[in-house]
Amino acid sequence: MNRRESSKNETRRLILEAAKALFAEKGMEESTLRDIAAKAGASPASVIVHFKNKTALLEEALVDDIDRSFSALVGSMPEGAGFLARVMHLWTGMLWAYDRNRNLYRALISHTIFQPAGETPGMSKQSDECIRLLSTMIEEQKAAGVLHPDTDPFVASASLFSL
Amino acid sequence: MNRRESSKNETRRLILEAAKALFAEKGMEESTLRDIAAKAGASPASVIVHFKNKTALLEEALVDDIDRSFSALVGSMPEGAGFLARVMHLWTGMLWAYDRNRNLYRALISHTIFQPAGETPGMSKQSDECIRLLSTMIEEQKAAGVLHPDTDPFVASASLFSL
DNA sequence: AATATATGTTAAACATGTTTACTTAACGAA
DNA sequence: TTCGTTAAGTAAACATGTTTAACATATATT
Repeated sequence: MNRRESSKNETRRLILEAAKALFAEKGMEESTLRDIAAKAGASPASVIVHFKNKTALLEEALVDDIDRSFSALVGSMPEGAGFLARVMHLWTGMLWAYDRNRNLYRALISHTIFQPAGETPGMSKQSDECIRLLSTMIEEQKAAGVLHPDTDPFVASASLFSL
Repeated sequence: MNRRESSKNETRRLILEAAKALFAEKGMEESTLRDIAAKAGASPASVIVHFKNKTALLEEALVDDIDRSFSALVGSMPEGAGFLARVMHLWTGMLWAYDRNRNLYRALISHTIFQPAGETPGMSKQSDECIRLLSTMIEEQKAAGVLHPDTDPFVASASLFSL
């Protein structure tokens, strides 16, 4: 990696870190790009260069949060339990994660609702990954004979996810 | 009515009219408060004085739209038809109204979602009125013996409305 | 009528997300 | 090494919603 590129990544990291801290502390609307930039030791313009706009910055921060929560949930999945219990494990866990930063998630929703999925690539990727996991869980259930073999795993997991 | 008060009402009317025209023509984000004020022959500050903020101005404009649509639907209610047909008459009619200004309604939703109902008094009043109408329709059905007498009209109409 | 008060209105200022034009320094080629 | 190119970074400008302080005049009071 270049000296240029690594320094770029470092500033990006600093900005994202500062944004997470300020967002968590004061919420989205009260956290100014100028505040975030100052805390990261960068300029407001740099924030936009790295993240396109404030909403995208928030998205990135929350995607990280989801990432951590989801990994932890997958790691703590009750192995012996049944299908329903495992789905509920994921479901309630993600609800808790949402609840922990409810205001930030709400801010993201109100800024991205009605927008095409391409505007929130991080979130789209996350939901795809979640649907993929549910898909494989459903396939396992089909193999075990619990679910009907005709069940379309993608449709079924998407339905579960959209709960 | 005072000379002052009537002039105040007139500027308010002019602003609302200008806002409706510009919102319909260019959408919410592209319509500047400065544009609206100029078209109304007033100052940007005056817009805020009369409507508190841009979102409230949009709400007012859309409430007027809903008002007109709803009255027209009530006026064209199929008298001879059954309960279901009449509910569907209202329901599809309001959907058409929504569809006619979908982008404006979406803008209002994204700006007011997660906010307490008190922040959108016009819309709250409208939905109350709609629920009240449905309520009386349900009472009529109960009197005619079509619905079970124990049906709570408020709960039932709120359920219908929230569809 | 003269004066004081209340109120509708606004110009100017402000806050903040975003854009633009420029600077600086790292990188690659000679 | 030297020099032109490229890309990271930013200061300053801009756009726009909102606030503030001041103004002007209709209304109330004497």
